[in-house]
Amino acid sequence: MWMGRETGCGSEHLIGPADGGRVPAANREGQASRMTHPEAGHQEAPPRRQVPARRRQAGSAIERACVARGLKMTGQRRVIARVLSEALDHPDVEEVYRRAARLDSRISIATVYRTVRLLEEKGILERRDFGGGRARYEPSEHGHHYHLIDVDTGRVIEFSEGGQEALLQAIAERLGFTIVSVRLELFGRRNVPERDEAERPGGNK
Amino acid sequence: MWMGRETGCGSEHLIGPADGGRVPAANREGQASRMTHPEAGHQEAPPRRQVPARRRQAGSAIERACVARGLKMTGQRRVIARVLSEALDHPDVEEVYRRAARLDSRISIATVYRTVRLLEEKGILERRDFGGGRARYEPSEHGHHYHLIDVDTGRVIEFSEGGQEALLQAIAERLGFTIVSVRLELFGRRNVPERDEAERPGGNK
DNA sequence: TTAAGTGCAAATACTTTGCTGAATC
DNA sequence: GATTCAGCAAAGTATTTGCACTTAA
Repeated sequence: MWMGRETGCGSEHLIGPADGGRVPAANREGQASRMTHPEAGHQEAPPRRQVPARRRQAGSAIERACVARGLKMTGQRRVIARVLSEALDHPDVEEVYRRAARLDSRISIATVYRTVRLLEEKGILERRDFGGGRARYEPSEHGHHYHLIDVDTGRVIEFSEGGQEALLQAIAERLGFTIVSVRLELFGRRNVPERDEAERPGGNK
Repeated sequence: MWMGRETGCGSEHLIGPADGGRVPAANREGQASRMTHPEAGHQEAPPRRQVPARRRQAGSAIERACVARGLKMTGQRRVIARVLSEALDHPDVEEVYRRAARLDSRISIATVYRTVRLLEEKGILERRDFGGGRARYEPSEHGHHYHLIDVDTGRVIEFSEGGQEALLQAIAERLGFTIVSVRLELFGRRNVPERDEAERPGGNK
């Protein structure tokens, strides 16, 4: 009982920075194997399956969530909300800023940081850390799921696993805790069934 | 099939910074619920159950691992290795530095950063991120295990779950990947069976 | 109108690095 | 004795914040 949803670029050529991304110093993540491309290949607005025009008038899903929580909706927030609602990947702040600025240049990075933080506090967004030193965000409403990160390309694949929930809850229970949230990330390497290995993208040195 | 090993302070009073810790700005972590105390309460050398004197002469476990890998052993590295070998918690760089400096004041924070990074690359240490913006380290040889973080106190409890491994491997397999490493962290709240709740340490606002 | 949001730039916090002197193998 | 390492301070990168101005409700 599982279901995978790919969130990086649809294809395999996700190596490049895809934009003037920073990489120098803070090029570390959280696992033993260094991940060279923290979710390279961005994917913003749905390729062609945009939200029906009618629903657009009511704003993005996240915008509605903001309104529901009584947040003041400024133009900037509306744009940021839309960018995040339409994102199929897990953009970092810099990327959210880039996409938002494309829609409305009156937005500053500081506002993106502030907004994203506010939305996280309100439970509308969830912060993720797939290494690379930058925080990434995704709408909470995406439902519970976990991530599989391709250590060679940085691509992130989401998956959910029904049985897991209960098991984890049981473990926490035994330790005397109630789970507030779960972070399950698999860092893996793509299997190469056809040709034999030894020719991997990021090759382990 | 599970086994829990508590790694934070043994007791419950782990609120204080335990030392001149920084807290201001970078006070964010990775989950919806804000964790106010990123593993507060440090625990360095084993309270009283120190490594037998004989084994000490051969250096700490980590030192031996370094030698085995042909690393040049300087006094600083030896001290840092010892601090990490004897740590029962997951100290961040600043904390490793503090403990190391206590044993040998000729150590600079830059060296700690360099050493810790080197050891991670060599597979001797593993970097962890429990939120709070600082990387934490623990010896790889501690074996595979996961973490349960108390969102109220920041205490970290390690646990392992045999069945898990196979299941995760199966999931990765279905997605066409081979697992390189796993990150499973449960963020939870301690159950209060006796008195009713509403009076929690960090209280949610 | 008024509290809340925004831009900008400066400030923080964590981490890396260039360079020179020092220590290891 | 050559190569690698350490210290120091400066540079980077990610994120937050003070302040004056703007805007939503």
